[in-house]
Order: sequence, then structure tokens, then C-alpha cells
Amino acid sequence: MSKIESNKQKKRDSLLNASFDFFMTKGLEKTSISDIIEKAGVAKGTFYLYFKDKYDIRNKLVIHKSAQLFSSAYEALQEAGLDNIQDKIIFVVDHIIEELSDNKALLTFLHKDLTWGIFRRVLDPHSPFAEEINVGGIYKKLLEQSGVVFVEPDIMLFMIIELAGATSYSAIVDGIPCSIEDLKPYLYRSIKDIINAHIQD
Amino acid sequence: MSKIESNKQKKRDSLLNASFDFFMTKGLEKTSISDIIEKAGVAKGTFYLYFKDKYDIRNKLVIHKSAQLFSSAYEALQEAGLDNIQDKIIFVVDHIIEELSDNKALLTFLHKDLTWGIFRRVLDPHSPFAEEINVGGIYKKLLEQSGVVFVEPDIMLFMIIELAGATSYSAIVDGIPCSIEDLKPYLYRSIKDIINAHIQD
Amino acid sequence: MSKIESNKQKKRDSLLNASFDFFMTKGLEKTSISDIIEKAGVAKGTFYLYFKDKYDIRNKLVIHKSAQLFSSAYEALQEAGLDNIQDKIIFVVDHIIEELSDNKALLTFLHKDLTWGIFRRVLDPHSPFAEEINVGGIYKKLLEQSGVVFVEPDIMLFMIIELAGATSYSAIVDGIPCSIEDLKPYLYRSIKDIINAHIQD
Amino acid sequence: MSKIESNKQKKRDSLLNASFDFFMTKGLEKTSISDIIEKAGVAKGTFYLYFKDKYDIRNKLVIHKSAQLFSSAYEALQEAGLDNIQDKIIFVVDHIIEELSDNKALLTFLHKDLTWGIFRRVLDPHSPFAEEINVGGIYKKLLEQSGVVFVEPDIMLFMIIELAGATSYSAIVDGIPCSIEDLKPYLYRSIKDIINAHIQD
DNA sequence: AATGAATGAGCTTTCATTCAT
DNA sequence: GATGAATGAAAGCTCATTCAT
Repeated sequence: MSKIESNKQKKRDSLLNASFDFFMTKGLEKTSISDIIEKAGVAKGTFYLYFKDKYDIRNKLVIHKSAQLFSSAYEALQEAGLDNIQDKIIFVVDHIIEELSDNKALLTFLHKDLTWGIFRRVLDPHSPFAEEINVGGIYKKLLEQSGVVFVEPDIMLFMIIELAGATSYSAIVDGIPCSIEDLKPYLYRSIKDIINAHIQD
Repeated sequence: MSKIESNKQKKRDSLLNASFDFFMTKGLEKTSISDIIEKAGVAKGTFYLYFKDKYDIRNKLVIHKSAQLFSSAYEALQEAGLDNIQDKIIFVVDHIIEELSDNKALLTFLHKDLTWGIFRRVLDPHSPFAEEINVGGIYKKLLEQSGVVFVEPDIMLFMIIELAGATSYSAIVDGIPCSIEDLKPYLYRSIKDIINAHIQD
Repeated sequence: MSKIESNKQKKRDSLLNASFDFFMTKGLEKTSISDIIEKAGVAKGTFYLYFKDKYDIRNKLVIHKSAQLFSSAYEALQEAGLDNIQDKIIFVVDHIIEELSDNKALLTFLHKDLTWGIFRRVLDPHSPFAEEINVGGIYKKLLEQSGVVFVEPDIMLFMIIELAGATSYSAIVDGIPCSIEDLKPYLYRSIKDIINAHIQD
Repeated sequence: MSKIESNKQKKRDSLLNASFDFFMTKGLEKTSISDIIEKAGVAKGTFYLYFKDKYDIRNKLVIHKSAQLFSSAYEALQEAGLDNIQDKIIFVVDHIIEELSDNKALLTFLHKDLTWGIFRRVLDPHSPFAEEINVGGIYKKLLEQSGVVFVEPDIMLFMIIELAGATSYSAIVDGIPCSIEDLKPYLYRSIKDIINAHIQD
């Protein structure tokens, strides 16, 4: 990579990191371009050289960060040596919940700004973001390897993500209705029920 | 109520209605005080006589609107003549989902702006908002009447609300992962499973 | 007029005068809102309380200033005691040229920014700007009083204004192709010819 | 011409053409250097290798385009076989008006940006732009060939150009005060009068 | 209690120009 | 000669909030 190219990458990363910090602490709407460029240490105009506006940078961040979470959970799964599909899925969910417990700001950011409209691109194997990690393909492979046939696997994944996402956010961030550790037995029990409800007889 | 008092109430309601319309269509951040007072037909300064800022008015709206939803669902439940607790809860959830399907703007508003921090006040029987409707008390009474003993009924309610809220929002507004009608069987099955998981043996 | 009303008028006039000074010296495009409000001694937001943008204030100025020029020329005409229509028209043209010779900045401003689209409103008796002075009505009355019948009086007025405007601008501002005094005999001769060409036999 | 030289010429022309397109459609002030270099397909810095700023490129365009218009009209005149000087001048004016009627954008561009300060260089036989076409020399020759002696021929040319320019712009672009076709009889009559007023007895 | 004129900080965005490569 | 990344001043405009009336 030439000096210019590496310098460009540095600037872009600088902007992404600065944006991320502010989105997590102040939220999207309360973060201004001025905040971002000041922290990133670049000029105003430079921002617009790399991103259309703050919604553009937000989308790119959401996709990148969520793909990263899955990626890390999947790597851990490989080494966990589980063979039951229910256990595998709960392992992945648990891994992500653990990471988010340690990073509440990231959790808040993703909870507010991760819409299905955007997340779909992470799941879509044909999306340009699939480079980072092919989440959709991995999920599909996981189900196939289980030897079990599933009814409506997309709805199943959707319900697990929504239930886990909504409840764990509230528990981790607000402690409502209880701590995440207290919630987990109930949550995982429900996830198991959801999986079982989608297994074809 | 004196003429002055009723005039004040009229102004207050005017501001609440105008805000609600804008919050639903433009969203909280994109709605300005000017938008609100213009539609409400009052002067700029008058806004600050009744509310601290737009976040104040937002909170009051969220509580009022969500209490209304439960109230309407509960009234219908009285006349439905159901005796099973599972059926009763699913009836209420279904009633609310139906109302929100017909009023997507309200759904969007509540989804974005209804936090547990605020909603807690609707459930709390000692909150000043309990005047409107004592949601927490009604839920408790419902469980008692069922003759069944529940483990952690608060967690149970929480999980039902979060699962139903998150999945139905996505299905109704974006049609993801499917229509709300297609989702219902899976959703209600999961709700039943959640309830059963909380029944004490 | 209440204190508030008179204060508003003062602010509005302040903005108009400041704009006018800048439009004349720097031109429309090179004048910024900041220039204007600074000279006017009001806050940024105040500008937008009175005008939509700088094009709005420009239009209002152009109309006002050109109506003023005609008004002043017409008053002088009343006292000149001329009876010939050719002499009357040339008197008005000459009066305006004299005023503009003494005020080159105004000439430049009107030359650049006085379009027929805008000026039409000064001529139109039904325009809201006709309050200031009914230029169109006066011109019509002048022709009627002359006892002469004119063919296409609108085209005649148009040609006189365009010829006088374009040539006198160049002569006064740039001295091209000669001084305004040297140009006058030729210009007025041509105006007379234009008038005569429009008299019905 | 060497390959390098022709490449340079290509870049220069590219910039001129791109500028012209934008000046005609968006106007000078609303056209940015970025617009120009993007359409021209060269780098930002390259612009400054060929032109000082956009006013520089504008001046060069105005001169080139107006010389072209005269050139084309003069060529047509050669083949028209007219012998009367009035007819010849009106032929040239008419030819230019016809071309501009078919190219309103060019008309707008020249009307706004063709100042006498710039145009003088087209007329001046000693100007470097006289290479393209010696408009001033041709006009002088035309008068000489007519056998008539003119008083102040420069003023005469000036008045014709200003009258024709100002009135035909308004008629063609805005249809004010009438269509260009309806205006022509009055305009050409006035031009004839102007010419006659400059013939020495 | 109600008004709405006034404020000015702060927003997003554009742009001519420079200069290291 | 040519490039285009980077700059940062400056543009137009919005807005929550204040306060004299």
C-alpha cells in the first residue's frame, strides 16, 4: 500500500472511530460533524471526502460492529466442541451477550441504530458487506449440519434475535426486570422452546 | 372547572395533540418547538408554560398512549369470556397488535420512544400516571384469578412484552421476516411457552 | 404605531438599507447574509424573520428603488409645463438618467438586478407594489392626454426603456462608447423616432 | 503540433467546453470548479494550470462565442447579395437573433456575461483575440463600401447592439413584451432610424 | 397567563486553493 | 505536467430559549 493509500485509510479509520465513540455516548442525533472531525483530528471538508453524512457513517459502523460480534462468537463456537444445535445457538447468543455486557456503550449503540433494514445486509450473502463475514451462510450451514429439518428457519432466527436483543438490552443497561445473569435461565429456556417449535416432526 | 381552567386544559391538549402528530410522522429529533406551537395555534412562549421541553412532552405522551392501549385491550378482554390465563394474555397481546397494525405511526412512535424507564411508571401502581389505568394491578389480579402460581411473574411479563414488541414491530412496519399474520402462530406459541415456563410445578 | 411595531419597522429598514449598500458595491452573489446583518446591527435569525433569503430582499429593493425613480421624475414633470408627448417622455428619461448619473451604484444595482420579470410588478396596476406608485397607470394616462393614438404602446415603452437603460448604463459607468452627455443627442433622437414609429396615422 | 502540445490543447478545450455547458445552465456563480473539472475529466489542480479562476475562463468563452456569432453572420452576408448598408446591418442582426433564438442558453450566457469591457476586445483590431475574427475591421469596411459617410459610427454600432441585445433577450427568453417575431418589425424600424440618424447630409 | 420578536450559537455543507507526490 | 487528498474559512439556515410587553 502506498503512503497515500495508507494515509487515506488512517483518516477513514480515524473518522469511524471518532464517530463510534460519540454515537455510543451522545447518540446519533446529538453528535455533530464538528464533534467527529475534532476528535478525529481532520478538517471539516475531509469528512465529506469519505462519507455522505452521519447516517452513512452510522450504517457502515453498525454493519461492521455487528459482523464483528458474530465473527468472534463463531470463532469461539468452533473450539467449544458442542454437537447439539440448541446448545450451539445458545452458545453464540451467550457469547454475544457476554461481550455486550462488557461493552454497554456498544450495546446501546447497536440497540438504537441496528435496524433490520441495515442488518439484513449482514445476513445477505450477496451484500457487499458479506466480505467481512457471511453470517447468513454460517447460520444455514449450522442448521444443515445438525441433521434436523427446520420449519421457517428465517422466522426462527428472527425471533431469537429479537427476543434476546430486546430483553438483554433492558437487563444489561437498566437492570430491568432483573440482572442479565438472573434473566439468562428464562431467556435460554425460551430460546430452546423457540427452536423446538421450529423443528419439523 | 372555571373558564380559565378549561382554557388552560385546551391549550395543553392542543400542544399534546400537535406534538403527537409530529412525533409520529417526523420523529422526535426532527420535530421542532416551532412545528408544535404552529400546529397547536399558541405562541412560542406558551409552550414553556406547560412543558419543560420536547422530551417532557414526549414522556407524557408515551405514558398516556400506552396506558390507553392496555385499557382498550382490557375492556375487550372483560367481554371475551375467556377463563384460561394463557388465552387471556394472548388475547390482550393480540388486541394490542391489531390496534397497532391499524396505526403504524403510533407503533413507530411507541417503539422508538417507549423505554422501560418510562413504561415502568405505567406499571407502577404508586406512580401518578396510575390514575389513567393501573396496568400493574390488573396484571397481578389476572394472575391471581387464574388459580395458578407463577415464578417471577415480572420477568414473564417483561419477556412477553419484549418479544411481542420487537417482533411485531418489525413484521408490521417492514414485513420482516414475514407479515404479522404469518408471524402470529409462531409468536403466540412462544408466548405460551414463556408462560408455561413460569408456572410453578 | 406601537413601540413594538415601530421597532420592527426600524429593523426591517435597517436590513433593507444594509443589503442595498452591499448589493450596490459587492453585487448580489458576493454579498452574504452575514455581511448584511452585521451592518444592520441585528442577529442572524432576525434576517429570516423579515425575508426569505437574499433574493427576496433583492426583489423588494429593486421594486422600491425603481418606483422611487419614476415617482421623482413624474413629480418634476408636473412642474415642467410641457405639453408635447415626445418632450414629456424624454423629460422623464432624462430626469432618471440624471439621477442615475449622480448615483452610479444605484445604476449598477438596477442594471444587474432589474429584470422585466420583477419590473412588471411595478407596471402592473394590480400588483401589491402598485401602492408605492402606479407607473403603468401614469404612463397610460400620459398617452391618453396627448390626444395621439398609439400602436402597441407596451412595445413602445419597452423599447424606450431597454434602449435608454442599456446605452446609458454603458456610457455612465464605463464611458463607452462616449460620455452620457455626448450620447444624449443620439439617444433622444432615437427615442423620438421610436415614439413616432408608434403613432397611428 | 507535438503529441504533448495536442494533449494540452485537448485538456484546455475540455475545460472550456465543460465550463460553457455549466455557465449556460447553472450560471457563473452557481458553477463550481469541481463541476467543471469533473465534466472535463481532469484533476482539480489541472484547472489552475490553464486558467486563473472561473472568471478568466468565462471571459475567454464570451469573446470566443460572440466572435463566432459575428463570423457566422458575416459569412452568410457575403452570399446574400445585398447592396444597401441598412439591409446589410439588419441582415447581420437578424442572423444573430435567429441563431440565439435557437440557442437560448447561449443567449442567456452572453446577455449576463458579455460586458462592453470584454466585448471591446472583440472589436479592437489590435487585441490578441482579433485573430479569431476582426469584427471591428469588418464593420469599418462595410461602412466604407457603402459610399455613405457616417457621423460617429462607433456610437451608431453601440446603440444598435444595445437596443437589439436588450430587447431581443427579453422577447426571446421571457416573451416580454411580445414574441421575437412580433417585435422584429418595430426593432428593425428603429435600427433603420438609428442608422439614418447617423448619415451625414 | 399569554405573547412573539429577538437572539446568537451552532448546525450541515460547499468550495477555491494548495502542495506533496 | 498532472494529480487529487486535504484544508478550513465561510456560506445559508435553524432553533431552543428568553423576556419585554
